[in-house]
Amino acid sequence: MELRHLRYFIAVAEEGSLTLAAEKRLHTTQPSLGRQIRALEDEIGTKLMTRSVQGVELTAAGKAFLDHARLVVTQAEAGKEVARRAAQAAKPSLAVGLSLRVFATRRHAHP
Amino acid sequence: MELRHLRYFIAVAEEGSLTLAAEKRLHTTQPSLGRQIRALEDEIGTKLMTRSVQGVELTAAGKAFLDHARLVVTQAEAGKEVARRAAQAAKPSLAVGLSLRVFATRRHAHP
DNA sequence: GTCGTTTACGGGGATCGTAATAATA
DNA sequence: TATTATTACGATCCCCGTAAACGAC
Repeated sequence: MELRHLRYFIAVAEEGSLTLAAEKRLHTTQPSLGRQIRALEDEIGTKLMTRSVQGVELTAAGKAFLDHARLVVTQAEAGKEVARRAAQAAKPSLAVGLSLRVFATRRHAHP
Repeated sequence: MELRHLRYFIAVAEEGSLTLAAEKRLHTTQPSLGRQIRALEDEIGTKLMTRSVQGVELTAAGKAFLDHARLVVTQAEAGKEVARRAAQAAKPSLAVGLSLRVFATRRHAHP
């Protein structure tokens, strides 16, 4: 299981359709997305959604998993942001001074 | 960024060495692990650890990121477990009956 | 010279996209 | 018949493992 699987699953759950999620949200194709969802279900060991002509609908397991999936993806992004802030906090004065110099020169160099 | 990167990063942080983490924990090789860590650092945009002959040591950003990484991996596993339980809960009578039988017999079998 | 990380390179596996198939309303 | 998901099939891309190189003690 990778974060990609969770992102895909969230998109499908919110769109209610593999086709829509693939084309509108994920910029990929139905078969690819269907395979990823199937792989996720295989690893977990249970169906997360029921397929039909109208699209897909989450099972009880799928609904339970969706909450965790959202949390995981959100916290992964938060972790990146925290690391970036921590890195900036380590060298505060230099970074600020440099930014000011760059902005000042670009105004002249870009007519 | 994928869960694999986080699992690798956690292992390296806890072992304090790419070599040890690769061989003992992840059953892979140094170069592969080094590439993954580098890719993670590139995406975040900052160094997470300093390399030296003694091994590796986390930077401030790395320490901050480690907490989130552990949380993310843990909750991803928790999500799987929750989904499995939800799937079992959908067919309750059989599972409950089985659990009671098991507990009842263990009291006699374990003096 | 030894230990640990990085770079180079070739091979293998997983994923992707297109096209065809199945199923249902 | 129209819409949706699945299966089949090549091709491509990413990742891995081996081998060589670099750096620091």
